[in-house]
Amino acid sequence: MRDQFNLSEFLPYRLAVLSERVSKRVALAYSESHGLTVPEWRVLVHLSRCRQVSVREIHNCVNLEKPRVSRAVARLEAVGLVDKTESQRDHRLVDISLTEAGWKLLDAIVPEALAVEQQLLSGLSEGDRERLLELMERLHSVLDADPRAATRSRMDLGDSDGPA
Amino acid sequence: MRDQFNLSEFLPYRLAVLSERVSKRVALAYSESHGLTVPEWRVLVHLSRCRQVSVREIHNCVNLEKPRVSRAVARLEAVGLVDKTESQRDHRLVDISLTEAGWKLLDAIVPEALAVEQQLLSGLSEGDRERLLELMERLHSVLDADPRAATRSRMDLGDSDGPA
DNA sequence: GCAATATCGTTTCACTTGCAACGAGTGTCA
DNA sequence: TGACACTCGTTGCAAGTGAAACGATATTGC
Repeated sequence: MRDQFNLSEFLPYRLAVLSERVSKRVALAYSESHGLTVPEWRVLVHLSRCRQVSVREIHNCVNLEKPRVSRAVARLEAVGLVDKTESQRDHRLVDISLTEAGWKLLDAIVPEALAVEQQLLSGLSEGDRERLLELMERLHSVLDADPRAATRSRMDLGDSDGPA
Repeated sequence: MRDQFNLSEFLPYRLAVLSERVSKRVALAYSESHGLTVPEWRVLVHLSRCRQVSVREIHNCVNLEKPRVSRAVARLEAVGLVDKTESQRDHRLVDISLTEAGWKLLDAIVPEALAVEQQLLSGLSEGDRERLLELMERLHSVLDADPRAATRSRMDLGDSDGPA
Protein backbone atom coordinates (compact mmCIF):
# COMPACT_ATOMS: atom_id res chain seq x y z
CA MET A 1 0.00 0.00 0.00
CA ARG A 2 1.44 3.28 -1.05
CA ASP A 3 -0.96 6.10 -0.33
CA GLN A 4 -3.81 5.52 2.00
CA PHE A 5 -5.95 8.36 0.82
CA ASN A 6 -9.67 7.82 0.95
CA LEU A 7 -11.48 10.18 -1.38
CA SER A 8 -14.80 9.49 0.29
CA GLU A 9 -13.47 10.87 3.55
CA PHE A 10 -11.88 13.94 2.01
CA LEU A 11 -13.86 16.94 3.20
CA PRO A 12 -13.72 18.94 -0.03
CA TYR A 13 -14.99 15.94 -1.95
CA ARG A 14 -17.76 15.31 0.55
CA LEU A 15 -18.85 18.89 0.37
CA ALA A 16 -18.89 18.77 -3.42
CA VAL A 17 -20.94 15.59 -3.50
CA LEU A 18 -23.48 16.80 -0.98
CA SER A 19 -23.76 20.22 -2.55
CA GLU A 20 -24.29 18.82 -6.01
CA ARG A 21 -26.90 16.40 -4.81
CA VAL A 22 -28.77 19.09 -2.95
CA SER A 23 -28.53 21.50 -5.86
CA LYS A 24 -29.94 18.95 -8.25
CA ARG A 25 -32.82 18.24 -5.96
CA VAL A 26 -33.68 21.88 -5.46
CA ALA A 27 -33.29 22.60 -9.15
CA LEU A 28 -36.33 20.43 -9.78
CA ALA A 29 -38.39 23.21 -8.27
CA TYR A 30 -37.33 25.80 -10.81
CA SER A 31 -35.73 23.89 -13.66
CA GLU A 32 -38.11 21.07 -14.41
CA SER A 33 -41.30 22.99 -13.77
CA HIS A 34 -40.35 26.46 -14.96
CA GLY A 35 -37.38 26.04 -17.27
CA LEU A 36 -34.95 28.10 -15.25
CA THR A 37 -31.22 27.48 -14.95
CA VAL A 38 -29.29 27.99 -11.75
CA PRO A 39 -27.92 31.41 -12.75
CA GLU A 40 -31.36 32.57 -13.82
CA TRP A 41 -32.83 31.42 -10.54
CA ARG A 42 -30.21 33.25 -8.54
CA VAL A 43 -30.70 36.44 -10.51
CA LEU A 44 -34.45 36.39 -10.05
CA VAL A 45 -34.18 35.75 -6.35
CA HIS A 46 -31.68 38.49 -5.91
CA LEU A 47 -33.90 40.94 -7.74
CA SER A 48 -36.75 40.16 -5.38
CA ARG A 49 -34.64 41.62 -2.61
CA CYS A 50 -32.81 44.43 -4.32
CA ARG A 51 -35.45 45.61 -6.76
CA GLN A 52 -33.23 47.51 -9.16
CA VAL A 53 -29.59 46.60 -9.57
CA SER A 54 -26.79 46.46 -12.10
CA VAL A 55 -25.10 43.39 -13.57
CA ARG A 56 -22.06 44.16 -11.50
CA GLU A 57 -24.00 44.18 -8.26
CA ILE A 58 -25.64 40.88 -9.04
CA HIS A 59 -22.25 39.47 -9.89
CA ASN A 60 -20.92 40.64 -6.55
CA CYS A 61 -23.82 39.29 -4.57
CA VAL A 62 -24.80 35.87 -5.84
CA ASN A 63 -21.51 34.20 -6.70
CA LEU A 64 -21.82 34.26 -10.47
CA GLU A 65 -19.22 35.42 -12.97
CA LYS A 66 -20.03 38.62 -14.78
CA PRO A 67 -20.62 37.05 -18.21
CA ARG A 68 -22.87 34.49 -16.63
CA VAL A 69 -25.00 37.17 -15.07
CA SER A 70 -25.10 39.09 -18.32
CA ARG A 71 -26.30 36.09 -20.27
CA ALA A 72 -28.78 35.02 -17.64
CA VAL A 73 -30.28 38.49 -17.59
CA ALA A 74 -30.48 38.51 -21.37
CA ARG A 75 -32.43 35.26 -21.38
CA LEU A 76 -34.70 36.43 -18.58
CA GLU A 77 -35.42 39.62 -20.51
CA ALA A 78 -36.15 37.67 -23.68
CA VAL A 79 -38.73 35.66 -21.76
CA GLY A 80 -40.22 38.77 -20.20
CA LEU A 81 -39.29 38.06 -16.60
CA VAL A 82 -37.07 41.11 -16.10
CA ASP A 83 -36.73 44.60 -17.52
CA LYS A 84 -33.45 46.13 -18.58
CA THR A 85 -33.12 49.89 -18.86
CA GLU A 86 -30.06 52.05 -19.25
CA SER A 87 -29.35 53.86 -16.04
CA GLN A 88 -29.86 57.61 -16.14
CA ARG A 89 -27.16 58.55 -13.69
CA ASP A 90 -24.46 56.41 -15.26
CA HIS A 91 -24.96 55.35 -18.82
CA ARG A 92 -22.60 52.41 -18.48
CA LEU A 93 -24.91 50.75 -15.99
CA VAL A 94 -28.05 48.79 -16.61
CA ASP A 95 -30.98 48.89 -14.24
CA ILE A 96 -32.43 45.41 -13.95
CA SER A 97 -35.73 44.74 -12.26
CA LEU A 98 -38.44 42.13 -12.12
CA THR A 99 -41.49 42.41 -14.34
CA GLU A 100 -44.90 41.50 -13.04
CA ALA A 101 -44.45 38.11 -14.71
CA GLY A 102 -41.16 37.73 -12.88
CA TRP A 103 -42.81 38.41 -9.56
CA LYS A 104 -45.55 35.92 -10.32
CA LEU A 105 -43.05 33.24 -11.23
CA LEU A 106 -41.18 33.78 -7.99
CA ASP A 107 -44.43 33.65 -6.07
CA ALA A 108 -44.88 30.18 -7.50
CA ILE A 109 -41.34 28.90 -7.16
CA VAL A 110 -40.18 30.24 -3.82
CA PRO A 111 -42.60 28.16 -1.75
CA GLU A 112 -41.48 25.04 -3.58
CA ALA A 113 -37.83 25.85 -2.96
CA LEU A 114 -38.50 26.52 0.69
CA ALA A 115 -40.41 23.26 0.94
CA VAL A 116 -37.40 21.36 -0.36
CA GLU A 117 -35.20 23.15 2.14
CA GLN A 118 -37.61 22.26 4.92
CA GLN A 119 -37.63 18.66 3.83
CA LEU A 120 -33.84 18.65 3.82
CA LEU A 121 -33.77 20.05 7.32
CA SER A 122 -36.45 17.70 8.56
CA GLY A 123 -33.85 15.39 10.02
CA LEU A 124 -32.26 18.21 11.97
CA SER A 125 -33.41 19.94 15.12
CA GLU A 126 -33.29 23.69 15.30
CA GLY A 127 -30.07 23.39 17.27
CA ASP A 128 -28.59 21.05 14.70
CA ARG A 129 -29.42 23.46 11.97
CA GLU A 130 -27.71 26.32 13.76
CA ARG A 131 -24.70 24.16 14.52
CA LEU A 132 -24.39 23.16 10.88
CA LEU A 133 -24.50 26.75 9.69
CA GLU A 134 -22.05 27.76 12.35
CA LEU A 135 -19.60 25.03 11.39
CA MET A 136 -19.87 25.97 7.73
CA GLU A 137 -19.29 29.56 8.71
CA ARG A 138 -16.13 28.54 10.49
CA LEU A 139 -14.79 26.89 7.35
CA HIS A 140 -15.50 30.13 5.54
CA SER A 141 -13.58 32.05 8.17
CA VAL A 142 -10.48 29.98 7.54
CA LEU A 143 -10.75 30.78 3.84
CA ASP A 144 -11.34 34.45 4.58
CA ALA A 145 -7.93 34.52 6.19
CA ASP A 146 -6.28 32.61 3.34
CA PRO A 147 -4.87 34.90 0.65
CA ARG A 148 -4.98 32.12 -1.93
CA ALA A 149 -8.67 31.44 -1.44
CA ALA A 150 -11.39 33.15 -3.43
CA THR A 151 -12.95 36.12 -1.71
CA ARG A 152 -16.48 35.89 -0.46
CA SER A 153 -19.23 38.22 -1.56
CA ARG A 154 -20.12 40.70 1.13
CA MET A 155 -23.74 39.71 0.90
CA ASP A 156 -22.88 36.20 2.03
CA LEU A 157 -21.24 37.51 5.16
CA GLY A 158 -23.40 37.42 8.21
CA ASP A 159 -23.71 41.20 8.53
CA SER A 160 -26.14 43.74 7.12
CA ASP A 161 -28.28 43.63 4.03
CA GLY A 162 -26.06 44.96 1.30
CA PRO A 163 -26.53 48.28 -0.44
CA ALA A 164 -29.50 50.59 -0.91
CA MET B 1 -42.49 43.55 0.20
CA ARG B 2 -43.68 40.60 -1.74
CA ASP B 3 -41.42 37.65 -1.13
CA GLN B 4 -39.07 37.75 1.77
CA PHE B 5 -36.66 35.18 0.51
CA ASN B 6 -33.05 35.64 1.43
CA LEU B 7 -30.78 33.74 -0.92
CA SER B 8 -27.82 34.05 1.45
CA GLU B 9 -29.72 32.09 4.07
CA PHE B 10 -30.93 29.39 1.70
CA LEU B 11 -29.15 26.20 2.66
CA PRO B 12 -28.66 24.84 -0.86
CA TYR B 13 -27.11 28.12 -1.91
CA ARG B 14 -24.87 28.25 1.13
CA LEU B 15 -23.69 24.73 0.47
CA ALA B 16 -22.95 25.57 -3.14
CA VAL B 17 -20.97 28.67 -2.24
CA LEU B 18 -18.93 26.94 0.43
CA SER B 19 -18.30 23.89 -1.69
CA GLU B 20 -17.17 25.92 -4.65
CA ARG B 21 -14.88 28.02 -2.56
CA VAL B 22 -13.33 24.99 -0.93
CA SER B 23 -12.99 23.18 -4.25
CA LYS B 24 -11.20 26.11 -5.81
CA ARG B 25 -8.79 26.33 -2.93
CA VAL B 26 -7.99 22.62 -2.98
CA ALA B 27 -7.69 22.63 -6.74
CA LEU B 28 -4.63 24.83 -6.40
CA ALA B 29 -2.83 21.79 -5.07
CA TYR B 30 -3.35 19.74 -8.20
CA SER B 31 -4.41 22.19 -10.87
CA GLU B 32 -1.97 25.06 -10.63
CA SER B 33 1.06 22.98 -9.76
CA HIS B 34 0.41 19.82 -11.72
CA GLY B 35 -2.06 20.71 -14.44
CA LEU B 36 -4.80 18.34 -13.34
CA THR B 37 -8.53 18.96 -13.65
CA VAL B 38 -11.02 17.92 -11.01
CA PRO B 39 -12.11 14.77 -12.88
CA GLU B 40 -8.51 13.76 -13.48
CA TRP B 41 -7.69 14.25 -9.81
CA ARG B 42 -10.64 12.12 -8.75
CA VAL B 43 -9.74 9.37 -11.14
CA LEU B 44 -6.14 9.25 -9.99
CA VAL B 45 -7.12 9.21 -6.35
CA HIS B 46 -9.63 6.47 -6.93
CA LEU B 47 -7.07 4.37 -8.73
CA SER B 48 -4.75 4.64 -5.76
CA ARG B 49 -7.35 2.76 -3.78
CA CYS B 50 -8.74 0.32 -6.28
CA ARG B 51 -5.68 -0.44 -8.35
CA GLN B 52 -7.35 -1.80 -11.46
CA VAL B 53 -10.85 -0.74 -12.36
CA SER B 54 -13.10 -0.07 -15.33
CA VAL B 55 -14.53 3.24 -16.50
CA ARG B 56 -17.89 2.16 -15.22
CA GLU B 57 -16.62 1.49 -11.74
CA ILE B 58 -14.90 4.85 -11.55
CA HIS B 59 -18.09 6.45 -12.74
CA ASN B 60 -20.01 4.70 -10.00
CA CYS B 61 -17.55 5.58 -7.29
CA VAL B 62 -16.42 9.16 -7.67
CA ASN B 63 -19.52 11.02 -8.79
CA LEU B 64 -18.50 11.66 -12.37
CA GLU B 65 -20.57 11.07 -15.50
CA LYS B 66 -19.37 8.27 -17.72
CA PRO B 67 -18.15 10.45 -20.59
CA ARG B 68 -16.28 12.61 -18.14
CA VAL B 69 -14.45 9.61 -16.76
CA SER B 70 -13.71 8.36 -20.24
CA ARG B 71 -12.19 11.65 -21.30
CA ALA B 72 -10.28 12.13 -18.08
CA VAL B 73 -8.78 8.67 -18.43
CA ALA B 74 -7.85 9.38 -22.04
CA ARG B 75 -6.00 12.53 -21.06
CA LEU B 76 -4.28 10.81 -18.17
CA GLU B 77 -3.16 8.03 -20.48
CA ALA B 78 -1.87 10.53 -23.03
CA VAL B 79 0.28 12.08 -20.32
CA GLY B 80 1.47 8.71 -19.10
CA LEU B 81 -0.12 8.75 -15.68
CA VAL B 82 -2.36 5.71 -16.20
CA ASP B 83 -2.36 2.54 -18.28
CA LYS B 84 -5.35 1.32 -20.22
CA THR B 85 -5.54 -2.31 -21.25
CA GLU B 86 -8.43 -4.28 -22.64
CA SER B 87 -9.70 -6.65 -20.01
CA GLN B 88 -9.11 -10.33 -20.68
CA ARG B 89 -12.23 -11.64 -19.01
CA ASP B 90 -14.60 -9.20 -20.68
CA HIS B 91 -13.42 -7.51 -23.84
CA ARG B 92 -15.85 -4.66 -23.41
CA LEU B 93 -14.12 -3.58 -20.25
CA VAL B 94 -10.97 -1.58 -19.88
CA ASP B 95 -8.55 -2.14 -17.04
CA ILE B 96 -7.25 1.17 -15.83
CA SER B 97 -4.35 1.45 -13.44
CA LEU B 98 -1.74 3.92 -12.30
CA THR B 99 1.68 3.99 -13.92
CA GLU B 100 4.76 4.58 -11.84
CA ALA B 101 4.57 8.23 -12.90
CA GLY B 102 0.99 8.31 -11.71
CA TRP B 103 1.99 6.99 -8.31
CA LYS B 104 4.78 9.52 -8.07
CA LEU B 105 2.47 12.37 -8.91
CA LEU B 106 0.04 11.28 -6.24
CA ASP B 107 2.88 10.98 -3.75
CA ALA B 108 3.52 14.65 -4.40
CA ILE B 109 -0.03 15.92 -4.50
CA VAL B 110 -1.78 13.98 -1.75
CA PRO B 111 0.19 15.58 1.08
CA GLU B 112 -0.63 19.02 -0.31
CA ALA B 113 -4.31 18.18 -0.53
CA LEU B 114 -4.31 16.83 2.99
CA ALA B 115 -2.54 19.93 4.19
CA VAL B 116 -5.29 22.10 2.73
CA GLU B 117 -7.87 19.91 4.40
CA GLN B 118 -6.04 20.23 7.69
CA GLN B 119 -5.88 23.96 7.32
CA LEU B 120 -9.60 24.05 6.61
CA LEU B 121 -10.30 22.02 9.71
CA SER B 122 -7.92 24.04 11.84
CA GLY B 123 -10.78 26.08 13.22
CA LEU B 124 -12.66 22.96 14.29
CA SER B 125 -12.08 20.64 17.19
CA GLU B 126 -12.15 16.92 16.64
CA GLY B 127 -15.68 16.90 18.01
CA ASP B 128 -16.73 19.72 15.70
CA ARG B 129 -15.35 17.84 12.75
CA GLU B 130 -17.31 14.72 13.62
CA ARG B 131 -20.45 16.75 14.22
CA LEU B 132 -20.09 18.44 10.83
CA LEU B 133 -19.70 15.14 9.02
CA GLU B 134 -22.60 13.69 10.95
CA LEU B 135 -24.86 16.58 10.08
CA MET B 136 -23.89 16.35 6.43
CA GLU B 137 -24.59 12.67 6.58
CA ARG B 138 -28.06 13.38 7.91
CA LEU B 139 -28.81 15.63 4.96
CA HIS B 140 -27.73 12.77 2.73
CA SER B 141 -30.07 10.42 4.55
CA VAL B 142 -33.03 12.63 3.75
CA LEU B 143 -32.09 12.55 0.11
CA ASP B 144 -31.57 8.80 0.22
CA ALA B 145 -35.23 8.49 1.13
CA ASP B 146 -36.33 10.92 -1.57
CA PRO B 147 -37.19 9.21 -4.85
CA ARG B 148 -36.66 12.43 -6.80
CA ALA B 149 -33.14 12.93 -5.50
CA ALA B 150 -30.07 11.58 -7.25
CA THR B 151 -28.79 8.32 -5.87
CA ARG B 152 -25.55 8.26 -3.97
CA SER B 153 -22.60 6.14 -4.99
CA ARG B 154 -22.19 3.18 -2.72
CA MET B 155 -18.60 4.11 -2.08
CA ASP B 156 -19.70 7.34 -0.47
CA LEU B 157 -21.86 5.48 2.00
CA GLY B 158 -20.30 4.88 5.36
CA ASP B 159 -20.08 1.11 4.97
CA SER B 160 -17.48 -1.18 3.45
CA ASP B 161 -14.79 -0.47 0.90
CA GLY B 162 -16.46 -1.24 -2.38
CA PRO B 163 -15.43 -4.10 -4.64
CA ALA B 164 -12.31 -6.19 -4.95
C1' DG C 1 -26.85 -22.11 -32.23
C1' DC C 2 -28.90 -17.76 -32.86
C1' DA C 3 -31.67 -13.79 -32.58
C1' DA C 4 -32.84 -10.37 -29.07
C1' DT C 5 -31.41 -7.77 -25.33
C1' DA C 6 -28.14 -5.58 -22.27
C1' DT C 7 -23.80 -3.48 -21.13
C1' DC C 8 -19.27 -1.41 -22.02
C1' DG C 9 -16.45 2.66 -23.42
C1' DT C 10 -16.42 6.14 -26.83
C1' DT C 11 -18.05 9.73 -29.62
C1' DT C 12 -21.26 13.22 -31.44
C1' DC C 13 -23.76 17.29 -30.85
C1' DA C 14 -25.72 21.14 -28.79
C1' DC C 15 -25.04 23.83 -25.02
C1' DT C 16 -22.64 26.16 -21.07
C1' DT C 17 -18.62 28.05 -19.05
C1' DG C 18 -14.61 31.27 -17.96
C1' DC C 19 -11.10 34.18 -19.60
C1' DA C 20 -9.76 37.75 -22.09
C1' DA C 21 -10.69 41.37 -25.10
C1' DC C 22 -13.80 44.87 -26.63
C1' DG C 23 -16.51 49.34 -27.32
C1' DA C 24 -18.81 52.68 -24.66
C1' DG C 25 -19.09 55.72 -20.85
C1' DT C 26 -17.08 58.03 -16.61
C1' DG C 27 -13.67 60.13 -13.59
C1' DT C 28 -9.22 62.49 -12.98
C1' DC C 29 -5.63 65.62 -13.38
C1' DA C 30 -2.66 68.61 -15.83
C1' DT D 1 -10.29 70.96 -22.66
C1' DG D 2 -7.93 66.72 -23.57
C1' DA D 3 -5.31 62.61 -22.58
C1' DC D 4 -5.19 58.82 -19.60
C1' DA D 5 -6.87 55.33 -16.62
C1' DC D 6 -10.73 53.09 -14.95
C1' DT D 7 -15.35 50.70 -14.89
C1' DC D 8 -19.47 49.15 -17.13
C1' DG D 9 -21.88 45.28 -19.74
C1' DT D 10 -21.17 42.39 -23.68
C1' DT D 11 -19.10 39.19 -26.80
C1' DG D 12 -15.43 35.81 -29.10
C1' DC D 13 -13.28 31.95 -28.42
C1' DA D 14 -11.55 27.74 -26.78
C1' DA D 15 -12.52 24.26 -23.57
C1' DG D 16 -15.63 21.53 -20.85
C1' DT D 17 -20.18 19.39 -20.11
C1' DG D 18 -24.31 16.02 -20.30
C1' DA D 19 -27.69 13.40 -22.98
C1' DA D 20 -28.20 10.50 -26.51
C1' DA D 21 -26.47 7.57 -30.01
C1' DC D 22 -22.91 4.42 -31.61
C1' DG D 23 -20.10 0.10 -32.51
C1' DA D 24 -18.42 -3.70 -30.11
C1' DT D 25 -18.85 -7.34 -26.94
C1' DA D 26 -21.61 -10.38 -23.56
C1' DT D 27 -25.52 -12.46 -21.97
C1' DT D 28 -30.11 -14.24 -22.18
C1' DG D 29 -34.00 -16.87 -23.88
C1' DC D 30 -35.71 -19.91 -27.15
